[in-house]
Amino acid sequence: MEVKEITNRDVDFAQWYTDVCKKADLVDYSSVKGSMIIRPLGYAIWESMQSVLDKMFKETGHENVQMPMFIPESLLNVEKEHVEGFAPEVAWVTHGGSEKLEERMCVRPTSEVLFCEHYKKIIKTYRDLPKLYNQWCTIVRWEKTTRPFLRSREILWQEGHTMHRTSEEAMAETLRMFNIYKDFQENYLAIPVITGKKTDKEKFAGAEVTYTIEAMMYDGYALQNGTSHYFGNHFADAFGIKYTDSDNTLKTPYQTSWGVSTRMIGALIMVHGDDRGLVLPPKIAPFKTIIIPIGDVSEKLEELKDSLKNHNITFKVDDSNKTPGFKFAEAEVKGYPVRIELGKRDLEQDKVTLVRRDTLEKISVKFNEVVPKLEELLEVIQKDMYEKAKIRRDSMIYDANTYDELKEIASTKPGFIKINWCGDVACENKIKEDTTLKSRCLIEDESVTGPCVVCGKKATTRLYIGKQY
RNA sequence: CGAGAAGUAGCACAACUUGGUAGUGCACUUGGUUUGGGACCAAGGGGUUGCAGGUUCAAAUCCUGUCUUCUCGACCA
Repeated sequence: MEVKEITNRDVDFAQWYTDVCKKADLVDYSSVKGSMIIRPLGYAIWESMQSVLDKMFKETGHENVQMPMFIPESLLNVEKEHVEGFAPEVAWVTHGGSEKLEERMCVRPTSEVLFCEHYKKIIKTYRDLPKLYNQWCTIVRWEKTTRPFLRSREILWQEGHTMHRTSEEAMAETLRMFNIYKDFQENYLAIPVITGKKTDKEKFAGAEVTYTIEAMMYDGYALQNGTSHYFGNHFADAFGIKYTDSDNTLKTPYQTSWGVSTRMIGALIMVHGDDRGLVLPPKIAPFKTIIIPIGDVSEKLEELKDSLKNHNITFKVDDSNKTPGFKFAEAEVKGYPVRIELGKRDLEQDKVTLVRRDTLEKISVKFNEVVPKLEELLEVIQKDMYEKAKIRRDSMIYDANTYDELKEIASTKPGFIKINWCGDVACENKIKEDTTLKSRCLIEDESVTGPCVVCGKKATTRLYIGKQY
């Protein structure tokens, strides 16, 4: 039984994605292109992600702050590479009320310069370091093509900005947050990720090193799902941020920034979703289960609700007067990891039916075994979803040893391709021109032997390439 | 930003070609009967046809502009 009105995933993936976003009530469009309304379920998923990440950030010593939304043009212009990277896609405020502003201001596309301006004021001595700040906020980037969660003009995200005494410490921070993102996506979102450094061409405007978290969607396209940057002292130099070290000399601090956004919701949909809609991994699902009463079962319903509450299992109850079939379909679209069919016919035999969202398997258990079985299922589902995604991802990673092979794979098989690369941006550009594939990240745990697949010169690194959203 | 398609009730669509009182199904509301895979009966409510201008006695319909959505490119930490 197919869910009505959701396009088949294998027929038209793009349309399927849009359908799931709408039918699962995650988002709605507003009257401004690329500014989406995140509806209760979508926002609850974000809150769930937020609460896990925020805890991880705080456990590693970070503090939350809130920076201004506006950046005066002169401030944005302080760091050259940064402004060149972002100027083409910022939104400008030119008027305050009816008065034209003396200096126009952009709506923050990211907050490096705001943090730098502030850090310049508050960092005086090595005792002020490190500064480990994070903010949860929205930013604006005037993208030309927009899609719900994947690319919007107004982006809900988190951005960490830190300052350190030494480059080693800053690099360690860059990697620490990178690993937190990786851990979060694999263990909570059940998304197997591919991680590594960005090439110089693809790194963040102003960064010395950018580490990226790349995930492969069901259709083989890549989604950049988080980045962690090491800035060295590029920004600190540009802003004149200095501190007095313990040897009484002036030194420049080292900086990082790192961020993830609601794009991760898009990844959840495109990695785990199916023809019936959303499939949420238990650890991130705002509600772990939904109870669907069938017939008059109010007494047992209250008992079950109490039991779930006592075990801190979040749940919803669908006690509308829709038919069971309607409720089942609805629960499936919205991705509840397990649904509990609490029906009077089962209850006559002291039974309850549990249904896994990921496999749609129906499991009959005794009433008083619902909670332990549910707890067990939630763990199994979390693990199985990760494994299933990993198997699919691994089956769509290819090696290309020659340029012809690369082009052949690129035109026939969706997914990532591993190649030998000399490190020259010209080769990177040629690949993109010929195949539309872009560098995902460097592969650091594989030894490199042989020539660059593009130019034939000696390869210096292994590289993942793929199509991206 | 370029090429293409579309915008009529919450959703899917009809009426547009050939200008003349905006309709159907689902959804929604109320009452009742129901309930194990998208119920049934009865009675209701909901629209200045995306927005702005133009042509006309008269515009959902013709013309212009604009906004939004979708597809493919370009752009994109």
